[in-house]
Amino acid sequence: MSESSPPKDAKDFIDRADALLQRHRHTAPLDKTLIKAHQTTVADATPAVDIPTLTDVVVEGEVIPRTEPAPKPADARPSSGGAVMSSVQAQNIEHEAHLKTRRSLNDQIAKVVEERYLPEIGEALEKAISRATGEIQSSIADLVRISVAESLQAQFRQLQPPAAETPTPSGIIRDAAPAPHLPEQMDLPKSFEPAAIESRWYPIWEKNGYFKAGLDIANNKAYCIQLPPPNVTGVLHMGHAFNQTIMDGLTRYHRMCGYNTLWQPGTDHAGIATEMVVTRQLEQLGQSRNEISRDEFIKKVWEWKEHSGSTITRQMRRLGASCDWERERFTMDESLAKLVTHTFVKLHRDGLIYRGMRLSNWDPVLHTVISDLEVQSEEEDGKLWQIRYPLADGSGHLTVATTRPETLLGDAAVAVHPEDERYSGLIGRQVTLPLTGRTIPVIADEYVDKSFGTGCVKITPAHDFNDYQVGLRHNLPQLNIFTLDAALNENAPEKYRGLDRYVAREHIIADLKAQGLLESEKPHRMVVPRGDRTGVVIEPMLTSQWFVKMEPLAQLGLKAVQSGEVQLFPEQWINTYIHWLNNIQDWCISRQLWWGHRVPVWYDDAGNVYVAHDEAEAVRQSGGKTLHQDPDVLDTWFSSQLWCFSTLDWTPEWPKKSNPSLDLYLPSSVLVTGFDIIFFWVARMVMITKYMTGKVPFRHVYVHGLVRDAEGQKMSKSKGNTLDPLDLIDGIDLDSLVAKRTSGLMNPKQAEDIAKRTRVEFPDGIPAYGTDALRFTFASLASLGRDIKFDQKRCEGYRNFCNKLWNATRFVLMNCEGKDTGLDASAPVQLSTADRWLISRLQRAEAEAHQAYREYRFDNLARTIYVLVWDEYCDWYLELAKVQLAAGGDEQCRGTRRTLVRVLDTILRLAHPIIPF
RNA sequence: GGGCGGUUAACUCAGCGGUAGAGUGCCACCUUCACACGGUGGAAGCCACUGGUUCGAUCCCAGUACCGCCCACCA
Repeated sequence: MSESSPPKDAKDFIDRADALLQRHRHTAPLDKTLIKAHQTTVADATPAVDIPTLTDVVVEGEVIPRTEPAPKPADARPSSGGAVMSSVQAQNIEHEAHLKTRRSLNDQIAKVVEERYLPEIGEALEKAISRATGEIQSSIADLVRISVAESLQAQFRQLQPPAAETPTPSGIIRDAAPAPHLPEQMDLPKSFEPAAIESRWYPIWEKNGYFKAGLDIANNKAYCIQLPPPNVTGVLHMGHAFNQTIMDGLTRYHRMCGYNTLWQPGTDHAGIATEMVVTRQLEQLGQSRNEISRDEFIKKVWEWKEHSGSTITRQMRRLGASCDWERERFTMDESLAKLVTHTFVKLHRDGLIYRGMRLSNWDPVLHTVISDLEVQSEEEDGKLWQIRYPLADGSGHLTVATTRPETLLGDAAVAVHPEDERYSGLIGRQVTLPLTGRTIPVIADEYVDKSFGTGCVKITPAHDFNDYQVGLRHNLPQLNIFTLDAALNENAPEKYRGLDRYVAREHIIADLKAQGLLESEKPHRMVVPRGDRTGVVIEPMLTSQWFVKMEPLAQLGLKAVQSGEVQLFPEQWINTYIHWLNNIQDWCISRQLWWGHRVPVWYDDAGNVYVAHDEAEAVRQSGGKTLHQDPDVLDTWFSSQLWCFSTLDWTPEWPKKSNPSLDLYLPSSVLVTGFDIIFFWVARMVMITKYMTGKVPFRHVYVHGLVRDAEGQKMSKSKGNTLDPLDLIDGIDLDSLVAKRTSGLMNPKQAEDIAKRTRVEFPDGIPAYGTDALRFTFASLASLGRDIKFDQKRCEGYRNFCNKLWNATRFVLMNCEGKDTGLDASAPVQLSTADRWLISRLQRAEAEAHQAYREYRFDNLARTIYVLVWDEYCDWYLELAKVQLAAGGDEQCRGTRRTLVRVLDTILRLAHPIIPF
């Protein structure tokens, strides 16, 4: 028993536990992640031939309690038509069939159990079987715990021919009392202490290259996940932690199953966000961005990137993310940038990129246009003003309604509905535009709603998207009245020039009132467009921008999904996706920023345009003229849409020139992402990857929900309800948490409120739950198609679970370390019914686990593991094992120990993808 | 205005055409025996509402209500 001396510390404990487990592994070396053998956990854990199991004797299929949901053939989609049965009917039939099968299998099991084992074992263990079949929940555990001596003794006496592994009554009494196999005392930590373990393992994993991409071409099983690249200067938030738990689970699972596996990490340069951060930094240093040159600014950004760029990847390591860090990419890497240029040039040559003067969403703070997707429309309280426009001939007036009176300075017409009798006589006449003295026509257009307001609409083609369309139809002038700061420009009457749009509004209303032209002012609910980064009200402005013509690309995107080449989980997202693509607008890709990929376009002095891969090429095209490059950069998403192949070193020469990672990992297996970027990123990746490479970027898209706080609120800094995943792992005291939440707020007034609420919600701060507990929590909450309300209590429950598992391991270690665990083939081994029962449960759990991975049901996976470990292994089997070890003969003890160790080993492997440490 | 999702125990959520489940919380008891981050036992639900299909509906269908999200040009 010398080896059973108390471990000195956690490390010692782990070492010894691993050593024990290792002896039971045929192929795999010590470390849990290095399981490249083709045997999956199933193969490995399935007891070798000499251990029959309950399930073996029934039917092989039993281990899968629910038949597989019949992989849907691609052509079984709604579009195929002509199906004899609806899928619902089919499912019903299938389901009924499987209930029947299941019932009959259960019956069979019960029968076999009864016939084969019951008579041999006796009443004491009969109860175990009863429990196994779910009939009796409680009594046996009592028996084991309370009446080890007397009750069992009495029952065993009734045994007719004691089964071989059944101890003699005397044995039980003699041995049970002193519990001889248990060391008197163990000093090792009684509770699970995650920090030490985590800090020990991760560096070892990484150093030993366990996360490296598998590039074994001979192995045709390949599994690849592309990490949605986080903002390079970002910090890890709960959404990342959740998202990455899923991806890491999938990656580790497939790695263990013997796949060539790659989890491709990287970061995104995040044009607008990063530029804002650096600009703010400069301001704090008292510098204005305008004071330094573009080159200097970009240098600053790179410095900032070097400085803080690895924060998020460091944090990811704390989560246990098993990415191939050697392959880390950045969207501004040279090779990726080259591909961006190439893509632009190709799109341009194919006529899919054009430059156009259009009304675009202008952010007056950032001084750039943004795409439709970056505009958030919020309903807000505004006002509706009714303003009189006098007829030019003085014969009366028209009254128009508007929410933006300042734009009247840019009006080009007043529109009425063509069939509106009230105004039919006025169409074609002129009105005087107040405050300007200009006269504008009254026009008729279907766009006008007769029943809204007065039925008359002022038309401002240069500052309203609808009016812009009306203006085009009626060939109206487009008068831009704003500067890039959204102040009035020289097209406005002199007294308003230079005023901010809202200041101007006040003046204009006052002036109208003074002239008796303001008829009314009413409160009005209206939709206001705001930039999602700055929150500032977007001004539609006429600017010259680069656009991607989306319609042909959308067809590619539609086809990829409708054909089933790309599948969405859950499927409901297909509709959203299709609807969006069917109504897609051209994509404005140029941005008036400094940080990003420069538009690969050059101009000569005559304004001729040269689109080329580099300046030299452009100069050649121009015949040697002096050129200057377009100052704009490309939308960040233009480069990230290439992610699935740009990270694999794709080149335009492909497929002639290729490499193993491209061959294996394009398309990748699954994209794991929140629904919020389906349009920004997912759809665009499908389109562009198909366009550029002919392949889809990924086969599956697992769409998960957002992580919300305990009240279901979106987590945001300004609400002060954010949680840092690392604080859940390491714990944090209340004061630090409050400080963290209240620092750097946009609006310092909120600080007090946030502090107060934080103190109520976390009176004792946050305890250290550990990575495993956090990950297990995420997994258990990951049901499809729902947002997640993060509940700390739940995390606590899973921390307890980790503790339970830890202690079960202690128990096994205490009882098996240094003992004969049945490895020696020459020594006889006896397995009791309890052993066999446990093994059957284990196999069932394995099957359920595989099923869960196939369906992306991490919640089910977590539950399966939880039940197996806590209810079955700990509550039940360990209690029984105590009896068996105490009372059994050598052979039985060997069998028990072997089962203990083997099952523990498999449990750890099963659980490893979600709780890796 | 269109579309989608949700409504199950006090809370957070699974589930399923046939006895309603888990975690947390709550109540009682239990410190020798891996684990008090534990054990045993217990209370707790008109499965939102109304109809329909069915032998049977929490589940399928239709509608209603409330909540949430996405899309959309009503000035």
